[in-house]
Amino acid sequence: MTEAGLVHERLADWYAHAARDLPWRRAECSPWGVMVSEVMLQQTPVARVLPRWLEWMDRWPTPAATAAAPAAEILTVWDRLGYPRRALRLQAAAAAMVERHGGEVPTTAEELRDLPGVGEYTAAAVACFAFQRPEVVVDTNIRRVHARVFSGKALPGKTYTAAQRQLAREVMPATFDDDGALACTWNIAAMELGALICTARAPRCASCPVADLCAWRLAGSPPATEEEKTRGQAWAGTDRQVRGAIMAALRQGRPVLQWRLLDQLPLPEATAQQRLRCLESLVADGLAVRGISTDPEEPGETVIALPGLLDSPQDPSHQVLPASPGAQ
DNA sequence: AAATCGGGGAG
DNA sequence: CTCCCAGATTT
Repeated sequence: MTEAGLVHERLADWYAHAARDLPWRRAECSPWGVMVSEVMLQQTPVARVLPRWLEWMDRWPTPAATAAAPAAEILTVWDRLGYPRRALRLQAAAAAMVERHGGEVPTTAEELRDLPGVGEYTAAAVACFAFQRPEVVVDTNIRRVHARVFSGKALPGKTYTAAQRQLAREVMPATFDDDGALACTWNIAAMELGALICTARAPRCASCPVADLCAWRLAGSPPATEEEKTRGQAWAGTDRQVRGAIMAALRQGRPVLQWRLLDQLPLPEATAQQRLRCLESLVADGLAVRGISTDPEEPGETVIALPGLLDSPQDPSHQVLPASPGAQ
């Protein structure tokens, strides 16, 4: 296997001049800013996160501010980043920080891991990038870089295996407990290499600082096996597409009559059964709320809205429907 | 280990 | 058109 020491030096030098200037990487960025960026970046490219992160941090620059925001606004600012449950979990994580951590982002991976929406990757990333702790950070980019540089494979495969986790530990630079700088540089540099050079589709090996050390190149750049390829998730016709269309309609901001909402989805192929099933799942997830219209024009009609929009002083025309699972 | 959960830009 | 992106949670 390729020795890690020289790779550390090469990547650190490369990162020093090639790194993108992202706002959540700046020294003045708060731990909360790092936390917000990591959650937004889960399965979502940097280019699409940037504008949403800037608006979020402008409106809710602290966990306390985020925890106090109406859920409807949280989901509206999240916009079309995808997987909107992430937005609610980020708010729930903010609330947990207010309750259990004095309104501060916890500093250890163990504490971070206990927050809603924070898994192995995000806990390690926040601990490392916000608090300079020498955690082993492994995302999809780093898995791919490790697979190529150290294991000589084209792609790492779909699942994060125990062997890959062990490899990630082994190739970490030696660090002292009181100084995670080396580890942080290694993590962020490997991630950046995967994002800019060692890409999944068409790697730019001509510009790679470790091309001459890469086990995959030295093996002749063999193509990915069928096992290694990640088959893309289907999209057209899925519940995810229908749920997305419902959320897009609700993001317009006003409560909508349920029959009209489901009837006017721009998805001709979706059956009435699927539309209703998806709406139920969104309500179950807390992403939508059902209520009863008190509007004289259509009294008693079922209405749907983003959470927190019903029964407000600004809009007395609708009431929240008391929990009744069978309601339609 | 496998399914589910968004959305859009790049190839 | 297909692929893939700083994953987490549930089954």
